[in-house]
Amino acid sequence: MTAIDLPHPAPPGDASRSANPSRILTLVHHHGKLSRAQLTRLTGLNRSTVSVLVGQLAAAGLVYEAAASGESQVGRPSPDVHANPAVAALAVNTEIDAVTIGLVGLGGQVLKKIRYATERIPTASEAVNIAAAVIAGMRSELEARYKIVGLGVAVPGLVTTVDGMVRLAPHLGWEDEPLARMFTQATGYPATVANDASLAAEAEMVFGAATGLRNLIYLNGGASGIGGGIITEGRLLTGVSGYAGEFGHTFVAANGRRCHCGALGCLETEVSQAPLLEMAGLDGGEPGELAGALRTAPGMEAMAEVRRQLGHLGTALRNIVNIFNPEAIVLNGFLAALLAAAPGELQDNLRAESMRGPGAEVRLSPAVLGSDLMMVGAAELAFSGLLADPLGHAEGN
Amino acid sequence: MTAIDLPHPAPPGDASRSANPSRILTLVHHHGKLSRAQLTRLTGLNRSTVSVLVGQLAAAGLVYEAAASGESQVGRPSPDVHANPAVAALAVNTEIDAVTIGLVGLGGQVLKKIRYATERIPTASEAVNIAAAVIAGMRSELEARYKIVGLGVAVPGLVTTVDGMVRLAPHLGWEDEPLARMFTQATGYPATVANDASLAAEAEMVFGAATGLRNLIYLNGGASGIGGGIITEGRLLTGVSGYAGEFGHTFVAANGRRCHCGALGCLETEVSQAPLLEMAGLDGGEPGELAGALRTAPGMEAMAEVRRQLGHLGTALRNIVNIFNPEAIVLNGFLAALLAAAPGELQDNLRAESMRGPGAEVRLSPAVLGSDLMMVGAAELAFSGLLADPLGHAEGN
DNA sequence: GATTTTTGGTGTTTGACACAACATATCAGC
DNA sequence: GCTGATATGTTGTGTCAAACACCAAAAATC
Repeated sequence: MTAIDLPHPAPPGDASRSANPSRILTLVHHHGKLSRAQLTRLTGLNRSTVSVLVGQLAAAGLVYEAAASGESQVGRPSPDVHANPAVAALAVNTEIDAVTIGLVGLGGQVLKKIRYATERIPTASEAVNIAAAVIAGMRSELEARYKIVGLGVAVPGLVTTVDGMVRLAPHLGWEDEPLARMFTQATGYPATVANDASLAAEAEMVFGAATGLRNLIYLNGGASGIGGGIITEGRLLTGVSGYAGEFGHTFVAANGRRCHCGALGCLETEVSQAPLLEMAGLDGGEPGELAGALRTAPGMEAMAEVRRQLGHLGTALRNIVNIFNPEAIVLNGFLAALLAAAPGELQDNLRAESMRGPGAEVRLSPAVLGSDLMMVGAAELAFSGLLADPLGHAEGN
Repeated sequence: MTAIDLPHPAPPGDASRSANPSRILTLVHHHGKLSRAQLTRLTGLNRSTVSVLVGQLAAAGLVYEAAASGESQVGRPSPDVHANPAVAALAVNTEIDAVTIGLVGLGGQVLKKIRYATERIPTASEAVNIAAAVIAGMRSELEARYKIVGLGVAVPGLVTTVDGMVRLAPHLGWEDEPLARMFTQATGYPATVANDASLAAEAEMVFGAATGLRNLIYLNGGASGIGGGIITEGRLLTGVSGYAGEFGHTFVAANGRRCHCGALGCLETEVSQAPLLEMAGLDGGEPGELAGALRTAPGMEAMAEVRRQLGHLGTALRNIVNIFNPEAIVLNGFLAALLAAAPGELQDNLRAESMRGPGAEVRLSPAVLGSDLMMVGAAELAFSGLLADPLGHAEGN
């Protein structure tokens, strides 16, 4: 026989590269600011090591130091290390009725956000052109005042993140679009593409409702269906090709309604926004209003529909809890409204239906990042290269 | 004196400890033997570094070198590095009708296996006592010929692995048993406990049907239900408390049958072994026979039942594929028999029902490790400490 | 103003690893 | 059988990240 098959052809030469600058910058980015003393404790590194690393990051322009904030105590005060928001990422969110372009600084602050509404569902090229035009308009300012590390794109569909291909985005009608390449060519910035719900999950973990948690599920309910993101051990679960997290097609009902995906009884055919809006007497409108409108809607019909949908949602959540044993499930969009419309009901259902161990521990909470969510998530995608290797990256460009 | 300089003031959160000895030993352990040249390629390290590391591992008695195997080629031959099977782990598998104790050498070879059948379902203490007695019987041999690194225990239930508590094992009737502590006290070896299906998943990834894959789902069908293990990015997904993977309680049918877990329509109430055995005219018997017996069973009844169960199993698999986007799903126990009884059907169902991207890529395969599976898996648990830090660990004891 | 407490900065040491030069073992061709 | 090509093991040196020990600085307390 020939020699043993080599499962991995050959990993890139340098495997054990120093991860500590990355850890420092990531901590500062996620917390906004952090004193050197806090960094020392959080990383477990030596004070002097932290000193050196912060110095390097400051020299690279990624962080700056400022006097300690109010909070005074015995001992020499420790200056705060701030993420430098002039190091920024462009973020693009593509939806069925709009393309939103944003600028997000290191530290997670949304510096600019421009929503460009479209009259009809944009094609991939149209979305790219809109974003490129908006970015071109900002260009002189971007070049003068910011250091742009890249561009992150959120797409509601199946995305192969490594090569930036949108395999299928059913609600946009896109199929096999090389979106990352298109964005890179149109804007000149290195672009990365990922599923919108995955990015939202990361954003909520880093800056939102699940700050500090390492095992969570994010579920979003939008006009076009239900998507999800999975975070385990603090990392986004992508699956082999980056398609993981399609919770909208979990089986929850045996009534024979066929989903656009081809299967029967999918969560997103049973639990959807349209009937809720109708019951509540709204059309479109603000996402925040829905919960209140449902609670005060006249007659029993609205509540019955809420209950029906909560039942199916509960089934999906039961599966999730039994399979993932997460710390929290974060709900957004109309799913958050469902949660708010009947407080406690979902949590009670879940306790009753899921297995004792995991069911008792999970926390249900609404998303908190609101309209900045996708900007922060997409920017995080663009930041990821910088965060993984801050110094190499900083010199490289 | 006050304030003596503490060598390690803070718990040394030394994340960036050298991981390379671990990588080398893990590779050798998983492959059995590997030449130094192969190790150089696989790790991407320098030849000289590999030389030093292998030397250290050999000095610690974890590996040994032997002349290259047959295969000759141009150039100086590279000696094979073998995992030393004298470094071994004890493995215990607790089932409703037996306790199995095994000895597994580094490299994954099962050196001994003793199945102790019980007349009734053992309590936790009984299981511990049985295992401890068997181990006591081997003790002199173990001490003379092996270096035992620890003891791994597989339990069919919810296990908090960090503290070794069995929270709930419904089929064994165990609840809140501090099993790791009990085993450690009874045997003197450091014991670690985990869910059986999780361990099986790891074993199949490392030595079995999914060698080299990094994203897979393992599903086992046994007399007492359906359990699963999840591996993503080459790592076992445990959830916050280690309860993840309870696929048996996925919702698959709305016919109102209540599961022992309290919910309705669980996979394991719809898809179960007993009716299949009955249709096939077997009782208990060898796991291998079932598939053949089902195919040759007289009348249409057996096939109808197979079809019914395949339908429900397909629904669960559809969820899995949409949620995880795995490379492979490995089926064991009677689920493997179902797969074999109607070749292709499950795969076709899956293609039709799951979303286009992930559905096309997934591979369904039966488990291959057979009766050694749980021994290898449980031993892997005991080896994990050694593999994570081979040199520190080797000196420590 | 002295003491205590906590932190930052500097120089030295350690250890892991790469790199280069050299030694060695096999095959292929003559 | 000798010779060169090739792949590998071995040894010595250089580099870099990070720990460590010591000193200086800056509050808060006495």
